[in-house]
Amino acid sequence: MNKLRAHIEKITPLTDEEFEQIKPFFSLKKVRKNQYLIHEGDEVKYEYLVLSGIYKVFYVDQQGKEYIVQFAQENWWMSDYRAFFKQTNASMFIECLEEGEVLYSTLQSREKLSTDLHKMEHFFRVKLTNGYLALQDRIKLLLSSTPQQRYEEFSKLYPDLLQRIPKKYIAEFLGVSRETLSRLYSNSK
Amino acid sequence: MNKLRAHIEKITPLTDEEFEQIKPFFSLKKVRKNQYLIHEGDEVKYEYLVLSGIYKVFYVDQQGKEYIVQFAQENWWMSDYRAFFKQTNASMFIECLEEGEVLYSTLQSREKLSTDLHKMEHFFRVKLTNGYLALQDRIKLLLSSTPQQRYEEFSKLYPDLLQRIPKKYIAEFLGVSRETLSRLYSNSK
DNA sequence: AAATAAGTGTGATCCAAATCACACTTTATT
DNA sequence: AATAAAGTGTGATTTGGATCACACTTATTT
Repeated sequence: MNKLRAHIEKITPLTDEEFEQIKPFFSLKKVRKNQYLIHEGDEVKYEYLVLSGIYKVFYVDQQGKEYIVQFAQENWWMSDYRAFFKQTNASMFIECLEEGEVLYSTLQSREKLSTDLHKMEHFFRVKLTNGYLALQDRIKLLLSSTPQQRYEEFSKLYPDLLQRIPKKYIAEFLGVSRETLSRLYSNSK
Repeated sequence: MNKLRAHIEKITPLTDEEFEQIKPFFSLKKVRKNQYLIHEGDEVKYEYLVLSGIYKVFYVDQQGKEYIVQFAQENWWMSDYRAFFKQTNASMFIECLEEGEVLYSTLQSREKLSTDLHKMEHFFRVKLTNGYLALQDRIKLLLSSTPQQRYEEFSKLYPDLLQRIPKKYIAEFLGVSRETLSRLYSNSK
């Protein structure tokens, strides 16, 4: 739970009492490779804060093609957020790519923490602000960039992921075919 | 300012005293058609809450092509949010398509209101949550849908905009060429 | 260590949408 | 009301990237 405290305190300092109040709202879970945290169609009870490991948040279209909405690593939050916030069934999957640990928490917890502790409402607001900006940047990239530019941007943002996960997943994240992505780095250097 | 109060109270009720405290952080501005609220390169002092009119938030790539990040109508917030939050220069434009009025407010105001009034921090958190979900839906659409599906989705979400703004802007929002979009509705019905 | 599965590179082909071009229409401007 | 500007539909052409196909490589599994 020390990681949780450090994580929150990157945004707002906490007293010991405050942290004692926050702690019980989170539980720890070990996750093995290939394990699903969320499965399409299921109820989405939790959001997750990644302590370690790598995870992909993705969905599958009618033709069975996969699209990756988000990769998550240490200190990232993840869920099928539409389903989580709107309390509907999942339209996405979360699968573990490298085993690790996560903290999980319910929507009721998030709301209770936000109500009881102004600091936590602040924390979530700041997190959402940053999330919003990241998504907007991604939209701009999807609207106006070539596969080449998308790949370069990805390499800049997540140099470590480039090494650690299969390239085909990167293609699914960038909205480019596996083959096109492969030709990018074989041609260009 | 009544509109502001009603807008906030959709999310959290306010006492008269609270609203008196909030009011001074917002100013009114009338905006004429074709007027710019934000211009690329400029400092971004304000975010805007639309009271009336229609606005487009867009950017221009190296080749001079335009891409629309957001349309804004009554009760929508808009800014070049990366520049606004990170206090950097604008990489986008906001232009008025139909004249109207907006309220504007600074980053300092947003932060002060959030600090002083837990309710306002809550308000902004809820707004950001919804914004986040909307952007994520848009990413999914850009990743996996055909021009046809994008157009249908747009028609469902903004049936009124379809009538009121030039179709070429819709194309710029959907990430599809003007011509392709035009062929969609001339062929399909 | 052998067998199976998952991931990757690369050529050949195809196709949806971009681009180019231009006439027509609607909307601003003077 | 006349002129200019902006927006739109539609054909012809081009093209970037998807798809298909398959060999090779690297991981898992037993």
